[in-house]
Amino acid sequence: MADLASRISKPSDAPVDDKAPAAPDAPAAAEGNGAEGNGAEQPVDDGVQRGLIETTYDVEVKLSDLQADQESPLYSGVSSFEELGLPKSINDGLLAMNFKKPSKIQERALPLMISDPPTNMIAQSQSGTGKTAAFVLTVLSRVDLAKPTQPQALLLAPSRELARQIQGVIQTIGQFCENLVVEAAIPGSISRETGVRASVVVGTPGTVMDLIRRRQFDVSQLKVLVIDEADNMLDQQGMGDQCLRVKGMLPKTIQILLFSATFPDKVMNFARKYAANANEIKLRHQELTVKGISQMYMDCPDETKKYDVLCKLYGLMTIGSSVIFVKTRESASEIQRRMEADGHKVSALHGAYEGQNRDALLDDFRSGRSKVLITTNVLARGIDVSSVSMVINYDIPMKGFGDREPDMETYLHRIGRTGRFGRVGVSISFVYDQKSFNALSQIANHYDIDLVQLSPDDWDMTEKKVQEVIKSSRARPDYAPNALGN
DNA sequence: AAAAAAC
Repeated sequence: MADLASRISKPSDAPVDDKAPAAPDAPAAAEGNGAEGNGAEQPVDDGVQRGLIETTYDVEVKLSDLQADQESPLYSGVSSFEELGLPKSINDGLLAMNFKKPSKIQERALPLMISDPPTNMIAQSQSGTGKTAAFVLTVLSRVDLAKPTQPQALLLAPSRELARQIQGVIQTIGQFCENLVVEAAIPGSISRETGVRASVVVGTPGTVMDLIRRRQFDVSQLKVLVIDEADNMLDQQGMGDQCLRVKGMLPKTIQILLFSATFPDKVMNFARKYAANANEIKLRHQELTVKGISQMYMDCPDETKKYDVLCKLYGLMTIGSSVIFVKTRESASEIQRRMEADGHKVSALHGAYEGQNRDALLDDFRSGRSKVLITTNVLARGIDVSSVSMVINYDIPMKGFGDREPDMETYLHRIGRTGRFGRVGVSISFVYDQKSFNALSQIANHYDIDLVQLSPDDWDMTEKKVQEVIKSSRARPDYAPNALGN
């Protein structure tokens, strides 16, 4: 088979703003809780494009007409949490978690989000760069703790697991906020007798809709709506409808915050209608890949060999923790069964399992009791487990309708389960035929990635290449905590 | 032809 690496490494045809100064090639140091970017943001005197207040090498900030005051300190961002003037209880929470300095997305987005009048936000930032803490701080700043059981903030996520994780982050950062009550609106979590009795509600769309319809969720006092993984939530048939319907039932003046690492143009148009007059923070798509993730691919001779290769990789997968992504629930369970029969300890998580079972499986993975997790796209987005040092795309992610098109966004979200907050990690994508090969080539071209080739016949080289990365990760004690404090 | 998300 031809060499994918040479096929995909093409000169960049990216129209980079040539007025922008080149980014200093600083190493991605973990600093505070924000290792995002490389400190390369340098303002450019543009002013030509309407509404484009600032262009930098890798990020565009576009202010809403509602806050389009260039003199405003909102526009340039803050360099410390103190400047935000948040209540002491919230600052104490940040302190306890060892969050010293805001990450790039937090610096820029927070002042815009917490100021009055409340203004909508569409924010894009790479995976593992502090988006969750950014919207959680906004939510906490808006909640009146004197009304602990009156719902005031609603957060929506595309999976049960992500909703629970966000709930955990809110409770961690808000640990010193007296009377803060946070509930998860996911199947099986809200009492049928009492309904929602919390100031902050984080849930999945179906359950939230259901609760509102049953009048078990009083939305009349909601001040802020956050949609995480917003491109996915708004794009999908089903969830997009539900998000629209939910919005229709909320107070018209509610502040809407949309967050994701990816915002394809097609969805961006819809997002701008959903969150009207929003401030926008957007990255160029070439800037979306995280520098700390070494992206590799394994050139397998055929489909059945993929399993053998996976088993051979087991030793490398358990140096840290690993996530293996497959296409279907069935193959996730099937590969788990075979690997266990072959003497490997692995677990599998997907949507066919009961909610409580899913909770326990992810808790085990977070705590390190299980180190290798086989899963579907249910965990492709948002899940933050800092020990994950390897992600395997056993199946290359494809868009629906006949697998004709690679799923660029899902690829980026999947590999983003490692390399969090400036840590390093490895991703290995399996290709085995012309179709998977072409799909990965297209992904690599789209993001201008140089993929490192691994051969199933040269294990010494594979081990060397993978360990090189993972060992450098272990040699760095300066890692920032993630938003869950680990 | 998949996954996810409601009862």
